[in-house]
Amino acid sequence: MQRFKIDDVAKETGLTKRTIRYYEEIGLIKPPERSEKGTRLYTKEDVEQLKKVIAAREVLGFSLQELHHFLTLKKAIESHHFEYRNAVDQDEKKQELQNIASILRKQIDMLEQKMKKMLELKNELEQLEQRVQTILQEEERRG
Amino acid sequence: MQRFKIDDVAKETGLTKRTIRYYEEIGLIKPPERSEKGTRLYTKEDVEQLKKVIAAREVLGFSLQELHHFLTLKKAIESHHFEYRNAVDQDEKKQELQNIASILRKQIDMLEQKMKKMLELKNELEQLEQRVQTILQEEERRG
DNA sequence: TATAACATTAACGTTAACGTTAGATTTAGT
DNA sequence: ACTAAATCTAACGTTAACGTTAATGTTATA
Repeated sequence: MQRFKIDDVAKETGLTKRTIRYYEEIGLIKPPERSEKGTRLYTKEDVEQLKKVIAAREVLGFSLQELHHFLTLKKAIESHHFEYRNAVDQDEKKQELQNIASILRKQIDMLEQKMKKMLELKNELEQLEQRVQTILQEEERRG
Repeated sequence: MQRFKIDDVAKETGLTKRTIRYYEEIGLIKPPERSEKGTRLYTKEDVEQLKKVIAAREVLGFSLQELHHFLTLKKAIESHHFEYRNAVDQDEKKQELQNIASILRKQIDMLEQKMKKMLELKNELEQLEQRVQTILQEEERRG
């Protein structure tokens, strides 16, 4: 399979090489493969993962910590097999699952709040736009 | 009319006094009235303005610079009388208005992008929530 | 009227999220 | 095989958005 070096990834994603290494450093992306001599070699999936992170950061305005938190949560759900041997394990798992469920609900509610506020702002901007357009048209008529 | 001192405003908004002064310092909120001896005295409207800023910052994840940019834009539209004396003035005004219109459009498009991405993330979270709920229910049945 | 609980400015400290530079290897092109 | 270009780690620099502290003055209340 094809591997990309960090400069290619940088150009593809628009991030700097420093930023990519930094994201790896803080655990936001998984450390990629290395060549024998230590050069980072990224797969296509690595790049996709990185692009997701960028979208979440840029578009959603999440902090890197929030992103890390979310990614950890997702992995916890996806990787856990939820097997157990005895009653104690079962109880622990249940607690954990309910905890995760609670966090998820909060995040979803937060997103809904954000979207609501965003819609309000959008409406406000559109009203402003309308006003500007009206003024321009009036000038056109008079001009 | 009633005036509030900075500590009241801090308690009302949840910001620290330092933050409120800082927002004034960088021009994000207008400097409030002062008592003869220099104590800041805020009106109800000042507090409302501040709350709007908080919402935009917290909920929309805008940087203070972006907020400043937006507020400046809004003021430019609202305060401008769009009067002119001669053809040169008229041309300048028109340029300015078209510039503002262009910026507004970009911001609106950006908001739409953000909302779209946000919806995708919300769906993703809801799927995860569903999975967790399913697992919990299966345990309930077995348990 | 004293004193505790506020207010002010000024300045230095802190954390996140990188940028920049340095010095040493590695890889790629001729 | 040599040189230019790219990679690595390590470490210090920078900016935004405040926190903290200090030194000083003001307001409220017992």
